[in-house]
Amino acid sequence: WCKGWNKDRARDGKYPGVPFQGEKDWQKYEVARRLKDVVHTIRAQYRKDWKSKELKKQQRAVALYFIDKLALRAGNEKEEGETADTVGCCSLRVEHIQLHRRLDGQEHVVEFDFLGKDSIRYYNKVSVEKPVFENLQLFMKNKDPTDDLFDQLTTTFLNKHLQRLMDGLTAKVFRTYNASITLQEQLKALTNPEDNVAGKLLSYNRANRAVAILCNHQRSVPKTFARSMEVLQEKIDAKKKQVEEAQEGVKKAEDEFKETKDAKAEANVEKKKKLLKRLEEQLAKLNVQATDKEENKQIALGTSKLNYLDPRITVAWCKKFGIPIEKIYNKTQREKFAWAIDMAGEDFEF
DNA sequence: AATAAGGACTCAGAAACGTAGCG
DNA sequence: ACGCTACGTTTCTGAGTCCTTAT
Repeated sequence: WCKGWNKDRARDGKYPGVPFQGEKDWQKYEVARRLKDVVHTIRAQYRKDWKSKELKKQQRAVALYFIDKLALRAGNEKEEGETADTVGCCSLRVEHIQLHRRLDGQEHVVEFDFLGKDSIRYYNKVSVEKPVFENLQLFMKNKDPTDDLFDQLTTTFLNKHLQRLMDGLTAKVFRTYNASITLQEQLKALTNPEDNVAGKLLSYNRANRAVAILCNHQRSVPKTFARSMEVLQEKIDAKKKQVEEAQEGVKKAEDEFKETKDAKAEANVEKKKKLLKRLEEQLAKLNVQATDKEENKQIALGTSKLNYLDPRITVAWCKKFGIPIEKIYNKTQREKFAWAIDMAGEDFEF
C-alpha cells in the first residue's frame, strides 16, 4: 500500500526527494533541449576537426557527423561470436560503406549497408561534405573489408569528448535531440490550420513518420496488409459510387424545383446537397486513411513516439490546433506522459 | 592510465491478447 | 443476435548504451 500511496499522492513533485512520475523521461528531454543551445558550436567544432592532424580526432569528428546527421547509434564493441554481427557508428567496418564520387546527380555519396540493433538493416545513400568524403577515403586506405572503419575510435573516447562539450551529453542524446527537433519542424511545416481534424492527424502522422525514417524504425509488412488495403480500396470505390449517385440526386432535385418552384422541392434540394456533402467528406476521410496506411507500410511509429519524441511538443500542438490528445496518445501513453500533458502549454517550444 | 566485467536503464520489434465493428 | 476478423493495445524478451567498479 505504501507503493500505492507513493504513486498516487506523493509523486506529483510536491514532495522534495520523491521523484514525480516520468521524471527520468523529463530529464532525458531536458538534456536534449540543452543540446539545442550548443549544437551549433559542436558542429563547428567537428567541422574543424575533419582537418585535424591527429587521425584519432579526424575519426571522432566524422563519426560524430554521422551520429548527428544520420542519427546512428553509438556502436559499442561487443563480444564476437556470442552475439549477432551487428554494428553502430563506431563499430562500422570498411565493408559497410561504399564511396561514390558522384551518383544520381549528387556528389560525394556514401552508401551505407549494415545490420544495426536487432539486426535491422540500415540502408541509405547520403551526400556528404567533401572533407568527410576525403577523410573516409583516407580511413579506408590499405584496409581489408572486415577492418574497422574508425580503427582509432571507441565509444568511450567519443563520449568522454562529448561530456566535455556539454554536461550530460552522450552519443544517444543526438538521437533524442534530432528526433524531437524534427518532429517540431515537420509539424510546423506540414500542419495546415484550414484542415479538418483528420487532415491534421495525417500531418501529425507524417511528421512522426519523418522521425521514424530518420531513426530507421522499421517493421515487417503486416501479413494482412495487402488484404486490408484491398478492403479499404473497395470501400473507397463504393463511396465514390455513392457520391456520384448523390450528385445526380442533387441535379434531379434541382430540375424538379425549377419546374414546380414549390417549397417542398426547394427543401428537397437542400437535403440532397447535405447528403452529397456528407458523402464527400466520408470519401475524403477514406482517401486520407488509404494514403496514411500505404505510407506507413514498413515504418514503425511506436518506438519514436514512446522513446524519442518530447511529448510536450505533441501536447502543445494538440492544444494549439484543438486536437483532442486522445487522438494521438492512448490511455497508457497518456499515463506515461501525464507530466507533459500537465506541463506544456500551446506555446511550448522544444 | 587503460581495459574488462557487470549491471541499471533504455530501446526494439513482434507475439499474444482483447475487443469493437462487421456481415 | 452471434461468430469472425481486423485492429489497437499489452506483454514479452532480447539487444544496445553508458556508467561504476575492479584489476
